[in-house]
Amino acid sequence: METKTSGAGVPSRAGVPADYDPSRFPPFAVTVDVVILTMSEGTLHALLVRRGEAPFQGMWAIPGGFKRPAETLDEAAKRELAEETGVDAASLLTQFGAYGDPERDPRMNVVTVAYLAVLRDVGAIVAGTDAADAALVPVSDVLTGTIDLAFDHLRIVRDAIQRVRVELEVTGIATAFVGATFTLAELRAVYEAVWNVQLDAANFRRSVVAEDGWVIPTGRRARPGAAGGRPAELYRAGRAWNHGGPIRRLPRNGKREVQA
Amino acid sequence: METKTSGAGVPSRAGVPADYDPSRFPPFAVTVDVVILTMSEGTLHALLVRRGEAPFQGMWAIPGGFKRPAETLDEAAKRELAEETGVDAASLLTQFGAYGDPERDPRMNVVTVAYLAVLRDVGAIVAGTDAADAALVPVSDVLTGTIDLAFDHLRIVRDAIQRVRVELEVTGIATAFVGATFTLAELRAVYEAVWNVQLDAANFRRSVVAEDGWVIPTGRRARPGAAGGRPAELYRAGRAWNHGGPIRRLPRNGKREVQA
DNA sequence: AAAGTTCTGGTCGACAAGACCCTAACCTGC
DNA sequence: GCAGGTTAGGGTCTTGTCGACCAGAACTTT
Repeated sequence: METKTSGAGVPSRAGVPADYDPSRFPPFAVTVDVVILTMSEGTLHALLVRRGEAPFQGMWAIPGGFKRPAETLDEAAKRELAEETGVDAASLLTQFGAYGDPERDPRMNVVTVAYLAVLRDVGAIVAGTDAADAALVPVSDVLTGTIDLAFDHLRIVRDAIQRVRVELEVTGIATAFVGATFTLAELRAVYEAVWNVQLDAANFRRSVVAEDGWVIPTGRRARPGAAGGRPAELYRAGRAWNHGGPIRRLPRNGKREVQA
Repeated sequence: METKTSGAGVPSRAGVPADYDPSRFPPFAVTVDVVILTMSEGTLHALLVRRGEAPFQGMWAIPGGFKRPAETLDEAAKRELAEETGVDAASLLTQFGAYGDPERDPRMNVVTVAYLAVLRDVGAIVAGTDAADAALVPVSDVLTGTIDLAFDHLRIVRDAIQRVRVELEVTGIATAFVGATFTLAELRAVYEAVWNVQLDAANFRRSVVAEDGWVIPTGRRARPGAAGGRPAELYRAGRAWNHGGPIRRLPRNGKREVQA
């Protein structure tokens, strides 16, 4: 709520402090940070930028910037993503947290809203920009502390990983990691890398193709890798990738639902 | 991130706008709103307050207020909850979203961070305060539009409901709805009301008591209701209520996990 | 041609979840 | 005190899902 119920300066209830006067609100800076995740070399990577100014000069950080007064938070995140990568992919942007500890920025009071973006390999994009101040780093290096980040960005990245693991289960975000067409092995690698699990290839195939609207065979086949092997079928994402995955809370038939 | 990599006023990359100067950031008001949910008369209710001032004077709204510069967002939410209900229950406070559309408050640019709080029946607390400006209303009345809310609070409540449904599955938030001791029928009613489903009493019992650390029998029995019936055992919440419920993503044995 | 690698389909068993039954323990009303 | 109603608690059976494992297909390199 924006103002409490009583007049300004008057305690609204017994024992509680007086309201703030809405015309004299405490000002904050509001920023939007975007954790950009992608698969690279079979593991999960994040796009980080190197800070050119104090504080935390020279350290790695999540890309982000100030929210502008005329835009929504989602628009600000979309703009920041486009500025960093050139990718216009609003559908893959998910807000997952707000951070406002008083001492998180030593200069001033900053509240930041964090977004998660999942892209297919952005290696070429990153290489195209100034390679000195943007790089893909394995998230494991961030989580273990091998690379340490500016501000409270470690906490934000941790929360982002947590979120993408949940998203992977309840939405079809997995296809965002792979290209327009993909093999089931590629898709399975996404689940295995994000969840850090080992999945049986045959069972995975069955689960995915059984759920209809998820993957659509293209009829074409992928070229086998250097090691040879039978060529895999190429699939593309279906239309049901945002309606919940093969692993769901409710039973398949939905018989437990009573109304709406 | 708080500042981009390049110097102020200098485009950081080809084709992207110049950075904002961090010393001339656009100021925002930051508020914290708390959606307080509770079970009342077998259905899900929310605590709303009636606005005493313009804009939206006289309409229902979520309780909330300005974040203070020296407190964290979590502390601000905890303070707002205490001011409204007198309850000190930080463990049940969950942040679930930030809202910053430019036109969401007609007076000024306000970014609000929304929290979800789950309490056992607060009817007595609400009655103790000025009943004219705070009330428990069924969430169904809010969602159907029977009661309409100030600002974008309808959207916030909708998101809160969405969130509590997920929380109910992955955490032990269900016990927050009931008292310190409870019958399994009471607990089951929480799931049924929040998820809007019908659960078999026998199967529910088995699932809950099989998972250890969830409910602990007290040995005592509840008094049957007015209609009679066999008296139910009283349970209290175990210690595992925040480690994931009987319904989980990973199989019980956790055999699929490979490392950590 | 042989061996290796990967994909794809099949089968089997373990286990969880739901449907449905019956009994136990209390109430109210007569 | 007894009959009938109501709710709790326990048992069983069926069904479906998921993982483990095996075998064949299709391609590679040597």
